[in-house]
Amino acid sequence: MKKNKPKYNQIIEAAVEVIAENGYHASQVSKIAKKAGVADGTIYLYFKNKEDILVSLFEVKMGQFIEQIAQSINEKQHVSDKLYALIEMHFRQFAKDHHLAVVTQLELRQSNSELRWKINEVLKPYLSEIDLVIKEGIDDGSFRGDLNLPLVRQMIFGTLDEVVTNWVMNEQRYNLLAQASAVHALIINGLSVKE
Amino acid sequence: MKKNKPKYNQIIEAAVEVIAENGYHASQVSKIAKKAGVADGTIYLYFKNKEDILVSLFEVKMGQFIEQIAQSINEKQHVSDKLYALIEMHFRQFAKDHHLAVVTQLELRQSNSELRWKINEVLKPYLSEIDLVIKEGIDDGSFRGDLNLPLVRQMIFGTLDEVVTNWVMNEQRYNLLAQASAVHALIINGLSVKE
Amino acid sequence: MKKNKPKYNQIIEAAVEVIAENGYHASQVSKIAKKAGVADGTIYLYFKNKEDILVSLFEVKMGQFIEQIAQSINEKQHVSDKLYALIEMHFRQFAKDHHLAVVTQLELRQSNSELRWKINEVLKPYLSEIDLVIKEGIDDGSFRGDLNLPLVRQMIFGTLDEVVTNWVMNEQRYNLLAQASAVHALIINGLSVKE
Amino acid sequence: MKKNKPKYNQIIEAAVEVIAENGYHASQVSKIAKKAGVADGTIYLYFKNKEDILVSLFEVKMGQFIEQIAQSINEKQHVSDKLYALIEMHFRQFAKDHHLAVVTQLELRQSNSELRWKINEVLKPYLSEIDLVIKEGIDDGSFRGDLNLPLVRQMIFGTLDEVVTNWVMNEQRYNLLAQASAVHALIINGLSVKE
DNA sequence: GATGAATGAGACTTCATTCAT
DNA sequence: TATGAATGAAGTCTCATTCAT
Repeated sequence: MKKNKPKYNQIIEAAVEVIAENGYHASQVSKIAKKAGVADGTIYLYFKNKEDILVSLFEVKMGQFIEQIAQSINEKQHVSDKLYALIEMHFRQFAKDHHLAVVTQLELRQSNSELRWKINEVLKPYLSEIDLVIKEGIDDGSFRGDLNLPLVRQMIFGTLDEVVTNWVMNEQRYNLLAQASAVHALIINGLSVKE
Repeated sequence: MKKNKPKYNQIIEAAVEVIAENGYHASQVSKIAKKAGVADGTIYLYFKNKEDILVSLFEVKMGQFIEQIAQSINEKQHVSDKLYALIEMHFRQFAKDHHLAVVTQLELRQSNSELRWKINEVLKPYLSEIDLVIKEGIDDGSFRGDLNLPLVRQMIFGTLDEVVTNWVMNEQRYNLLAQASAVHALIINGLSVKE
Repeated sequence: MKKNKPKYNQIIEAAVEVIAENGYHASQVSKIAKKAGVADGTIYLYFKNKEDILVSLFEVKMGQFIEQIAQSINEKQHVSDKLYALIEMHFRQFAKDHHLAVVTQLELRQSNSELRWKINEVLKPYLSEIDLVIKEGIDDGSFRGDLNLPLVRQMIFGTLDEVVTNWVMNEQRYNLLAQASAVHALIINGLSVKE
Repeated sequence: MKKNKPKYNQIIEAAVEVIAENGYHASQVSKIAKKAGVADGTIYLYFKNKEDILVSLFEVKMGQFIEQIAQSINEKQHVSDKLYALIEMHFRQFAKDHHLAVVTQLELRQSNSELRWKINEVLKPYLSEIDLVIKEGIDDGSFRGDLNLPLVRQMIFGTLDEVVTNWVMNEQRYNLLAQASAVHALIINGLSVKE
């Protein structure tokens, strides 16, 4: 399997660095090859084309990302803790890997619609994780029974995504992780005053 | 003032249509000129360069967009109604103008970082509108006093943006406007069960 | 006759200034029109096209230039003095009008071959003046009888032209006029030691 | 080193031909590529941009040109013979390569000021060769001691340049080489009658 | 005569991908 | 496997000229 070959990962890592440093449009295949220490042509022994590098990059990185989150969720008993774990790990991973944060929040969004469709596919398992938490909360009575599942998922993902993007666009000048509990409270309680 | 000249608006409208139909990267200046019914060179009498068309497009359309929302908010007395008006008008306007929805939610995000910075500038008045509503809610006791203003703004905007993007990516197959009240409830109450 | 109309000369003078200040390739018709204080279209009431402005500019300016030299020559009796007058007036006029020097020595040479042919036509009366002096010198025994007329003319014109071009390219940092007598000596006597 | 690669020279030669045949402004990169038998993009593996082709062309060709002249001068003992060799080789080389003559005397002068500055740099070694001959003549008493070196250089170069340009503009209808001895005599003796 | 908004042809350069070695 | 020289399609913008007013 190609993915075990060292050059495959070399190229993926090189792509993340090159895109984070140069931006999406200035990241030519030749630049990625150079950073990876291989010839331009070698790229095409491991990837179908440039888009395939990007999709693979997203697959690999997001696979790990989601894996971490799923694991973190599974360690918790209560739904509220699970939701917190999800938020915390989402932030924690981007806080730890600034390159990845820049690439996923800013640069990869400059890709064309076709690539963004594939990226959405990669995100599906993450969205399913979110769904599981919501469903569990509804089932055990922690969350209201009348919640519209896709909508809640969109609220949660949209919020996390926007918070991370803001952090990235502000050049990561503040502590992203410190926001986790406030975001958690907001999602659980909304804006209104509780009795 | 240039903006009163008919060709200026002709070109803006043509750009929205061309980008919505062909996608960002396949929208050559010559295509926009043709759709607008002017010569290629005429574009450059009204816009500095291609990017300037896109920024201007966003400025004009978002200016109207925000204006509509602000007006709608001002007609309401209570904060909860204002927030609802904001959500409803956000959805209503994209539901009414599918071309614009595609352009703002998908195509314009493919632009380079410089353009995205300018787009962010255009969005600022909208974010200020959101802030005003939140502040009012806090002041009159409708919302909790310990809310983190930027975070709440990010939650609201992130949620609306994600909901609209999902609707666009699903080819607008369902009624976006119908989601307004559920989204409103979610933002006000969060996920938890109220006493 | 067009040439008596004030705008004709306004445009010529504007062209000299614009070309001297901006260089040949950055001298758009619109820039010349603006400097002349007329509308772009007005240019075409007085000149057939852009090339016609340049040729006319050269005709007018060189006509005056040659006229001055011819007059100066005619005031002299002896051939050697006539040659000196020619050299001196050639230098004097460029020294007096730096704009014109830049335009004729540098900028107008960037024109295409067709225009340069026409410019050569304009120069012919000047070359004839040179010829007259040489012929007179041969006839009265001041100059050798075996001189090849076109060659001598080319030497004289080539030398003057190169001296002026060097002065212009050195940003006119030295006194061009002061070179006249040395140039005159060089042309009359050559390099060799006289007995 | 790039200059040893065959395509480098192929492109240079093609450029000389294309410019000589079509004129400077009608010499598109695509035309040069076609004549050189390479793809358009290949040009940019060997040259930074179009101007770089022209500068390199001039460097290579003038390098050889000057080399030939320097060699020819060195074979002579007496200063007068050296000056003759310089003139003779100057003419001989252009007479042998009509394309090059057209390109250097007419077409390359249409380039913008920046390029012409670079061209002047390339010419400097040639001007130095001329200087050496003049100095030697002054030192050994063949030439007058009061000669102004830069002025003499300008006279010699200006004369040769003008003679060649005239020959080119007359479509090379006469024997350029045959002029060498008359030009030599003119430079050495000037116009005056020697005792 | 005078205006100036509109026209539209034309070319340099980049970069993803290939293929002979 | 690995290389990297070569390919060639494709698009933005300028500016001389026109013509309706």
